[in-house]
Amino acid sequence: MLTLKRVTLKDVAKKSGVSVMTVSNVINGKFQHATEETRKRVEQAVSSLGYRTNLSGKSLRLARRFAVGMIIVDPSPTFIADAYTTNLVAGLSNFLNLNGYGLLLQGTPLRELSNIMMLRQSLVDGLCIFCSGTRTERRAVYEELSKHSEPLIVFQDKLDAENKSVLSIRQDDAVGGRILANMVAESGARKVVYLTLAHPWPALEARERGIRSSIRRWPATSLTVLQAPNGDFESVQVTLASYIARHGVPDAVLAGNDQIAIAAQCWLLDQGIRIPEDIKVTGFNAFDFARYARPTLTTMKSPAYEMGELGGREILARMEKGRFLRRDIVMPVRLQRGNSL
Amino acid sequence: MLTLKRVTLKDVAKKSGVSVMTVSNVINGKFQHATEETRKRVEQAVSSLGYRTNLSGKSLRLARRFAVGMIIVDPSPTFIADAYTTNLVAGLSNFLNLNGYGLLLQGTPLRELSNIMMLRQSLVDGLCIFCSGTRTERRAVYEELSKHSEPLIVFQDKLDAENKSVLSIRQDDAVGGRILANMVAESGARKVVYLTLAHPWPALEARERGIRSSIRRWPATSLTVLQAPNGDFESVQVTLASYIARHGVPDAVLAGNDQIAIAAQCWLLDQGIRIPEDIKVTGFNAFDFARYARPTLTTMKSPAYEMGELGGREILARMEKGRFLRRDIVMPVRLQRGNSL
DNA sequence: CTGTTAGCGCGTTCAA
DNA sequence: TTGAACGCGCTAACAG
Repeated sequence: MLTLKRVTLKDVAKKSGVSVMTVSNVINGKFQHATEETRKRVEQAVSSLGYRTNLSGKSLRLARRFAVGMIIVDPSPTFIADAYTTNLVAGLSNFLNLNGYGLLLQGTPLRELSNIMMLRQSLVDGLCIFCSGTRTERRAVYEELSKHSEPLIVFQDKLDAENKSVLSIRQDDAVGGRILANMVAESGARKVVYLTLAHPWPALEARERGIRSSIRRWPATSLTVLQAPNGDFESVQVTLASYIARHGVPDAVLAGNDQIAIAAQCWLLDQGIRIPEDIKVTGFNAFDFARYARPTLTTMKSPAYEMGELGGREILARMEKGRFLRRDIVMPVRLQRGNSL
Repeated sequence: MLTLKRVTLKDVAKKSGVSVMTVSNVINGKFQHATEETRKRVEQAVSSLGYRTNLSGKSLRLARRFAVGMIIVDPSPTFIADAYTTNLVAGLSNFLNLNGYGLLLQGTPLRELSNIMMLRQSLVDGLCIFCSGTRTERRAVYEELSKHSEPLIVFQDKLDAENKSVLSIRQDDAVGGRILANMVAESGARKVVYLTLAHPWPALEARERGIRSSIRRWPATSLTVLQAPNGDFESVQVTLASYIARHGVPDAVLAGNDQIAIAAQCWLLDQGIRIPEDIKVTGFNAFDFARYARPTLTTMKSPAYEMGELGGREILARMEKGRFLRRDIVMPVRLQRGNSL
């Protein structure tokens, strides 16, 4: 096998007849007042030799990795398949890339978290995490990660006030849940179901808290929480079906997210149950595919992409300024009306 | 700002009273036959000091980056929002992570491609690309990337035979298209529409080729290709609606993927057009959310996650063995029957 | 089995 | 304005 030797600064220097440092300076745009002549020669040598800076050397010298890690703690191997995650990661990745940083992406089940490369080795300048699991589990995770030297951003979860080198960025899921529950209760619903997943996600829990706080104020209205064993289509449907078999059709199903809502709608319609006449349904997140539902879903618009971008901005600012300027950022959610309620 | 000095091998060596090399060897599991005694001491020092290996130093010394880059060429900022991409990336990421490599993820519009860090700097050991654009544009991209020293895997596109250091991994979209078109034609459809996106993706083109090759064999059946200006729900619906306004309801809509199919179905049902009685509809990919359609979609199951995993396996093998053992891997697709046909 | 030496590619420091 | 020396943290090669 023929491996071409990599082109280094030294090669460029030799070719252009200047010193290594001059090349480095030209490449990094320092010494603007360098001779136009030498600048040209260097640039020519760079492109004719196909020089690319070796980021290992640069990183070692500068003690910076020019990369941020995003960890998604999720038992599913298709950890990134969820629309929320997808938007969050896209926003984060784009912002970092536009600012000279790479995004290192890794999904992991909780029990493997401590063994992942990003944590065992020092290879990123900052860490972002989007974590599922029980509250206790999540707290332990944040605790562990905040012991590492990298600044940490936690998405979609609230932190205890302790740690100043951790920033949480989340959206107002509780308010969103409250708004939807209020609408449903106002419309006269008595029996209300919150249909969520057995595997705990902090956002789903926050939505539930919001819903509870609303329903509490409607004495004639009762709330039942149903947990689907996992997030796939059939699991959600079976969960709802078996509840209805035992307790009859409720007045409303508040779903933890749009996927759940659509699965519920499909099953209800298949049974000949009418939406919204016989039952109201709401979702959460309002990404494009919420429109795939019939009738169109009443749901909350989540700013996931913007939160990803913001995470990138904040973590780069943190590196520059040495500390987070804030500890907790909460983004608003917005009602998107459909015909399911 | 208080920055703790990073713990290095030297610190561990000092603390445990051995040489730096011994520490390195213990950490890397070399010299299994090292004195149990010293091994213990080193391990204790490592954990008490919280030592983590600095990957910059290691990378520089070994001339390996322990990272693979995945580039997605897509004009949309939410480049990763598509279910196909999502599954591909998840499979790739998981495989790499399990084998000691990181995945660096970046989406970019075509015109920015040449400027991205992954290409300007040397920072990954291998490159994967999932590229949209016209055939000519894509060829130019592969041409450019294959000039870099990193081994390259191209997903979902066929390459010209030239370059031995490039591997393409794709699925049999043409066969999938042909199977669906045959089923539709066999069921008696005369006017058939292929509903796809204006922005070119190689997989959508391959499906179209398969469909054409099928329809050609049915003299009584004609094919029209419709291109939605972009992939969102409404754009697809408007495209179909305006065709039907001019030409009436066709006998079948073959959609480029499931999202398109579902958008079409929603619109058709809203118009009171019955599926499959008045019109047949098919999709492509069959990820979980294909089930959100009513009636359930007849579609092809795509092995995107497995292709991602395979890509990881092949690129790591390439690094080890110095060359790809194959040049082109084609994975089968599988019919998934629903009630839309 | 363990220690010493050397150098990977880069940018800071200091000298010219 | 440019050049030479140095060392970031690590491991291969070799010496002991």
